[in-house]
Amino acid sequence: MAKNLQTAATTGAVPGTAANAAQPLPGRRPRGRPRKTHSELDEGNRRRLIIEGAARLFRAKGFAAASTRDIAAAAGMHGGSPFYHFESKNALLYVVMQEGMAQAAASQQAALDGVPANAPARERLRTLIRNHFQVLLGPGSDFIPVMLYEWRSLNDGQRAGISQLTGAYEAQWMPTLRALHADGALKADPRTARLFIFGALNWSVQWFSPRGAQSLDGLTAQALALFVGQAEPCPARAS
Amino acid sequence: MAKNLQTAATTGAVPGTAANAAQPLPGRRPRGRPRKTHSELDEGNRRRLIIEGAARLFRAKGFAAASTRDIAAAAGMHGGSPFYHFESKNALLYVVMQEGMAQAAASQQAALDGVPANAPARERLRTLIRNHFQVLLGPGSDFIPVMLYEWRSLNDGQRAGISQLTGAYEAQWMPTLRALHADGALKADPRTARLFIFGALNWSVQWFSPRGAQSLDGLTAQALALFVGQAEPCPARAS
DNA sequence: CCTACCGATCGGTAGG
DNA sequence: CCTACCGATCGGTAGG
Repeated sequence: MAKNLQTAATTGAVPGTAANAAQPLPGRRPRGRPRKTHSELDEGNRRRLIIEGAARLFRAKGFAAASTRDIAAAAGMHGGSPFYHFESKNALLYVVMQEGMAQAAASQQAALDGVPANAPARERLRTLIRNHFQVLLGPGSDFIPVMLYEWRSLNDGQRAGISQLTGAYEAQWMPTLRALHADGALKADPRTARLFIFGALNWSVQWFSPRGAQSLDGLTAQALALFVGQAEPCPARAS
Repeated sequence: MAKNLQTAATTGAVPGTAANAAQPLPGRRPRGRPRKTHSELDEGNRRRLIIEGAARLFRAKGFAAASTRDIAAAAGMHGGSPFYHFESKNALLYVVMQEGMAQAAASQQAALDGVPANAPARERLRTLIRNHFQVLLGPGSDFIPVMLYEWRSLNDGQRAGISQLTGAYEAQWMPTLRALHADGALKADPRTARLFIFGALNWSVQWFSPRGAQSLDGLTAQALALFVGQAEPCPARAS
């Protein structure tokens, strides 16, 4: 009975079928490209509300402890209604992670595109770290924490799907880390360094408070200093 | 009905009451300090099995998704029997975390005691990191991962109790980090550095494989290089 | 520590 | 998307 399935291709679902049936006005003849009906917009909003409520509750209580009834209530719906939009609680978790990663990757790409091609590797790393903090700690960012801490609740196929997204996201860091290693600014092997750096940044969701003293820029500067030290690793003595 | 309560003080329980009642032999008069009866030893072993099974299952499935029946089965018991040893599933989680932290703190203290007082701060940091990896990734180490990833399942009082243990554990790192910062080897502010470093190390439970290429010593060397670089941060030029 | 059980809650579905 | 419901499972308990 679920309308919006996780992967329409695997189910043969015809998109829009249910929505077309909800076109009620008899005296109006649609001309040109059909506009979205009121009910279609509503349904899109409802789906959004479910996803956002799920992200928030999955993060706050964990996947297993957050009930689909909680999520329904957060979206202003009654008990079983989320299953009209998602075939299972697990599929909803997958969508939350997928959307989180898609947004993180898009944000990262946009940030990197803003860095001049001839900028030093350190500047690229600063950009990557700053964007990572933004995605992790910025407003309305429950999606990535859910992805980080509910991995075990995915099944094998879902893990493979998310792995592709995280793999691409992580790969964007490697040229920069290798360049910094070649410079001598990054002292650890780049592959291991990436794992440690991601851990250091990801852990911040456990302790960072937006009302605390630290800004995301300040945090970025501290992380940069910790991992690659000063801009000049060993400045020439001014003697 | 629970025999071993989380905090006897808050319940007025008289320790040992149930155990004394289990002294069955009428023809024997106890002399001097009473020896542990067979059933007491058994009960201790059973309790151990519950705790270890709980740690493993809490880690593998998460606190909410691991059922007390799973845990009972892992300890070779039937359905409701864990509640003879623990007053609630939550109290069991607390004991797991408590034991994990107590062992981590003891291990850390022993490791630090083995470092000469005049050893360089870098050596103390190496010792702390190496021990942290051991506690986190060594054999039979499910307790600390549970503590790291099930914090939200504790109630306020339990959090306060565990916080005291983690606070003491973390405090042991600060003199060393401050010394390295004063030396110029650690470039970030020590308080923030500690948070980043713990994150980097703690995250390793997500990706480390004991059958992988990395040894705990190798991991320690990489982490040390990443955070405080070479032993000599800026070696004098050999010109 | 087992047996048998309780009330509550859960994910999910049928039928409208 | 709601209503009413199902079977399963859960934490926990009584009574022995």
